[in-house]
Amino acid sequence: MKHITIKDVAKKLNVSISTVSRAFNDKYDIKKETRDLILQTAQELGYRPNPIARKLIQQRSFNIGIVVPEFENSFFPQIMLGAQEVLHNKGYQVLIMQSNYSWEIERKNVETLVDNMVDGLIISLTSEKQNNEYYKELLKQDIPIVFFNRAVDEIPASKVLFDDFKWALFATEHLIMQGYRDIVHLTGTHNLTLTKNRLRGFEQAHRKHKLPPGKIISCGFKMEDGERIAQELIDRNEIPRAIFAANDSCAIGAMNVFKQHGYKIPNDIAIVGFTESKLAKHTYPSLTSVEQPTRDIGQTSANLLLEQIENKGFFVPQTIILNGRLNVRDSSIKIK
Amino acid sequence: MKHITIKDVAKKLNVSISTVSRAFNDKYDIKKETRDLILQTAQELGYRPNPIARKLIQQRSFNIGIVVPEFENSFFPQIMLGAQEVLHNKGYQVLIMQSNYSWEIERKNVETLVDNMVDGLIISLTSEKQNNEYYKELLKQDIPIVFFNRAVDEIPASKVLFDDFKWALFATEHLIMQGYRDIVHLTGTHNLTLTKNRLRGFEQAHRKHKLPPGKIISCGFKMEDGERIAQELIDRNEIPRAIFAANDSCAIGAMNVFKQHGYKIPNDIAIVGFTESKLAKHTYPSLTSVEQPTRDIGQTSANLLLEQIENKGFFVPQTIILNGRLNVRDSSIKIK
DNA sequence: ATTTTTATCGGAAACGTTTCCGATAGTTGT
DNA sequence: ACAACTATCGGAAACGTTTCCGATAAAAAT
Repeated sequence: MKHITIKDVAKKLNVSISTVSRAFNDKYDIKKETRDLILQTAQELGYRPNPIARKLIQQRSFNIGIVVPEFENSFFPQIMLGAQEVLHNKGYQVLIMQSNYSWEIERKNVETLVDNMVDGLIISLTSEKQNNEYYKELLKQDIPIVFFNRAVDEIPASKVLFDDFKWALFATEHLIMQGYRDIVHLTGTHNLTLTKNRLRGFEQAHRKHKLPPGKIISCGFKMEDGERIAQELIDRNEIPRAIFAANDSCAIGAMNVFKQHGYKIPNDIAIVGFTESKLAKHTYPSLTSVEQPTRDIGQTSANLLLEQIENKGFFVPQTIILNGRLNVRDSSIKIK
Repeated sequence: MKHITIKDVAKKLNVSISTVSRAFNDKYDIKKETRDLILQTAQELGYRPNPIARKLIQQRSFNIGIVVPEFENSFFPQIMLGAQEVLHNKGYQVLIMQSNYSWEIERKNVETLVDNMVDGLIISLTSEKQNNEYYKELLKQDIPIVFFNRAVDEIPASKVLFDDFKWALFATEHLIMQGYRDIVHLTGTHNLTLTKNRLRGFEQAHRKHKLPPGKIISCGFKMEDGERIAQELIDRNEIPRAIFAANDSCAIGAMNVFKQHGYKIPNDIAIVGFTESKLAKHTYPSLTSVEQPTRDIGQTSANLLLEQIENKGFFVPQTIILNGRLNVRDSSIKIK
């Protein structure tokens, strides 16, 4: 069973292919009756315009590409849901690829997406260096891109970000106001802007409350990282009174190890996480965490991208910073 | 800055476009030196063959489409990781779309993927009815598809499935052997084969151990479903001794409500879930659950699809059923 | 009644490739 | 030395559309 092409329906009705094409696209230049006739017989024959051919000549696809590092943690999935919502409404389809935290794969992802002539890209960077030149090149070629979550100043594109500094400050302040001192910060992956900002927030909170600087331990974003650090702290008998972790996975990893060793949360050690994960509500005790407006991030990114697509050429990059929320739970309740 | 096409590099070297094309594709019919020269100058010019045009004529894309209902629960993401692994190795790129549990969106997803000329599709059905005719049509057009997780007999395609019956039986048996009686089954979404199979397993376990049939409550797959049912049971004061839920979300929802009302897990109520979610390890108490071999499902699906692509035309659909594991945790430990 | 406009359509080029067919020149065999 | 082959390349059709340009006939204007 071969593909049914525009020629088949043209032949069937003894009209030219231009006319059939017009039936599908033009608003004028075609009689209403012939249009209806064509549309109807096309339907009967099961004809669908081949978008590959269409792309080739129109140079646009009504497809949007999204590239994220992973989607195991419901953070990115929720963002994608938000983006998909507004994109679908505008008639765009969403193609998703995951880079697996590898910048090489990310590069390949973006390349295939571009090769498939997506009209725009929404990207969360895996590396803050490796592909920068490539992205600059893409932007020069006038391909609309908006970055979210992770971005670099160096790349002149639209971004939607989270105020990591502010919310890290709030989170730390929360611990301080609950009466905790001797707070340790477990940082995220090294060299990431977002890591640095959370760290800055942590430090600022101490300064603001005239406390001596808190201890900083380089950790990482994975659960194993948190487990490892907790174990080290126990081994060295350097148990802090409270922990502010750069994300939830790391916080939960640490919490588990501490619990296994008989420490009570929060009575012995209070813990606050970051980037509300699905787990936070269900751990024991439940984990206090900063929640990012995931759906909003997705929607805002999508809207920014659409704007950019429509005003191609003379669009000035914007950076939008969104607000979050601190979900206070059992892991950091007040000291008695 | 315009796209650089094959013509540009042909002109630059005073060769024909056929020769350039051959440089990129043929193994013979071209002198080694010219090939190297062409490849090199192509590189310098920044030329990349336009896959859209290539698709148009070759009718293949080296892209594979995956359609899943969602990816918030790490079940599908892990499967996709597995699939991506083997597909990347074979030079395929993976395009992902989410149907959001809507068969209309699923339909649109598949259509755009097909329109984009993916070489094959990996799909987890959202509805067991609505799109059946459409899928049959696609198969008639010789488009390779493999279904996983959810599938229907009616569609003659390859499938990789889980033995829901067997593992529901094991899970129930586990509760029985731990000494629990008066076990209630919270079923999944109505009418799904997978729901029926888990139910059958639950019943079979009772028969096998010569117990009176267990109580069955129609529930659903979401956390709210579990919460609702638990609340109802409490209101009616019909507290069971143990629960086998059709999935983890539902199990956790119920567990939370019971806990809030002062019931102890497992001392008052034991609980077993299904389809190991990331949460299971971290709830309090940790949740016993049947783990599906997610990565394996992805890999197997991909391999099946590749086989099918290579033997297009004379390929007989296979159904592969994979094995799981029962992760015993605190929520179902032995009665004292 | 003749000219001008309008509505509707067909022809053909274009998008960027691949691939079949044939041309040319050099190489081998007899 | 002549036929037959081989290696290497160019020309052109094809993939399935869109779109520009022009053609035709009917409608409107003069």
